[in-house]
Order: sequence, then structure tokens, then C-alpha cells
Amino acid sequence: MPELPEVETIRQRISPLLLGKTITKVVVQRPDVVGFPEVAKFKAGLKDKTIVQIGRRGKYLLLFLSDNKILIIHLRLSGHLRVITDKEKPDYERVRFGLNDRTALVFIEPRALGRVYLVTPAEIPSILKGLTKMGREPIEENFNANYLYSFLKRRKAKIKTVLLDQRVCAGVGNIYSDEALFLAKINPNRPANSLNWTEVQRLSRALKLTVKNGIKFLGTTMSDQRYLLPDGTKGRFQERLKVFRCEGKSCPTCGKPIIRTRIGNRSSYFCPICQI
DNA sequence: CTTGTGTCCTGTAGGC
DNA sequence: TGCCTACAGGACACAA
Repeated sequence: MPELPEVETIRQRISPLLLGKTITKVVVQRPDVVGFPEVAKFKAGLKDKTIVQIGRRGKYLLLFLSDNKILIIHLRLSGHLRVITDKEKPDYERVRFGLNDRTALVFIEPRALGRVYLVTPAEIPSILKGLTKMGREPIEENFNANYLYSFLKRRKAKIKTVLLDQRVCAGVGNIYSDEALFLAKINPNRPANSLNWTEVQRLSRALKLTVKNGIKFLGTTMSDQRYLLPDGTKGRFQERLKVFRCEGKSCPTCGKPIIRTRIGNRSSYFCPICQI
């Protein structure tokens, strides 16, 4: 679920609730969501540590602690974070980080695919290889057509698949790749290396704009509400989606139906008329 | 190195 | 109503 705009919104909204707070107690209800180290060390390593800064890289949320370790959280498909009082017990709670002000940061993950890690900076390359190999983010200044073209020109896989590659477009997932391809008027089935320079320029701009708008509108909360802000409210980018999960609806540009296909085992939505 | 496929896990929607 | 299947926004291991 959460892609860059959702994780960034969570980072912005959760920072004032967590900065300067000390973790007093960690309860792990579901051991397999602790990716590293083993659960006992994970719990002991967090006790009495203060959260001093909160960052993000791609879809990873990074909580920097007072002893220079980093609590890293990846929400995968269905994870949430909530900051709630000690008494509340939400469904699908997997890890609870009790704080020194009688609130708790709670990692909620129905599918239990998300992971939490406690690492030193030196451990990141061996423990979180994906984080280490991550490419540029579309919101970065130096994510531009030159950068994108340097990857696309040597990939013959479908452009949609390449956009989902975190080594190329860090933080981009299924929603924002479909929306950016629509905005750029590019068919998701096109081989990446078939895009000409003009098309790569369009796609680069479309990715940047789509991801920035996702952040501006606080992320995408679909009807299943798998993504919510830390206070339980919804994002608003779903109101602006042009093609994602719009199968059968009219294309906003040409009026013909949006179609759904499977690309690389993922649902893909696009307009077969407008996207060449 | 690249590419496609399967797997992790659980809940839900839709067909019959 | 109940059963069965397909599918869900991600990432990675693995084989070819």
C-alpha cells in the first residue's frame, strides 16, 4: 500500500508526536515482523532510547535514536502506524512501542508482511540490501530525464515494471506508476528501451508531478482504508486518480473506458487510446 | 546482469 | 448462506 507519498505523509505527521519521546517498553505480538535482530535483542536495544530524528528513504521510515541506532520500518502492503494512548488495543497490532508520555507507537499489519529492524548505520548494507541499492526519488532535484534515460535505455522489460524497480525510481509503487504513465501518455506495456528522448522527458516530469501531488494531498486512501494517517484520518489523492482502480470508467481525456491488465503479476490500469 | 515466476501472509470481494 | 477462487498497494529469492 504505502508508497513514497504515503510514507512521507506519515513521516511528517508522526514526527511531532514522537520527537524527543523515549521508548519505555516494547511488546512484540508477532515475532516474525521483527526482521533484525532477534526479538530479545530488538526489545532490549530499544529500551530507554530517545527518538531524535525521523527520516524516510523510498518507502522506508527511519527513526533515528539517541544511541545512533536506527529503527527502520517498512509497511509493505497493509501496514499502518498509529500513535495512541496506552489503553487502546487496535486489531492486527504486531509491535507496540510504549513511550514515556503514556502514549504508544503501534505497528498495525494485518498481513504481517511489513517489517521492523533495529540497526546501526554500519549494519544497513548487509541487513537492508534494498535500502542500500535504492535509486533516486522523483522528488529529488537530480531525478531528471537524463537520470531516467540512463536506466531505461538498457532495459527491455515493460516500462511499468522498470518504474516499480526501487533501484530506478525509489518510492514509486503501483498507484503512482500507473498515474504517471497516464499523465505522460505512455502505454505501460512498452519496452523501456523503446521510449524516445521526448517520451522520457515527459515521463520524468510526470513522475515528479504525480509523486509531489501525492504528498500534497496526503497520500491515497482507497476504499479498503489500508492507508490512514497516524491520527486515523484519510488521505485525499484517491479523489484525483485518473486510471488506478478505474477499470471501466471513462478516460478523463478521451472518454473511452480505462482497461486493466496484468503486468509483471501486478494489476495495471491505463487508457488504450491515450497511452501510446 | 536481466527477466520472469513464486512466495511470504491474511482478509475480502465476487462467482456459483 | 457457504464455499471456493482471485486478488490486494511490496520486496526478495531463485532459476533460466
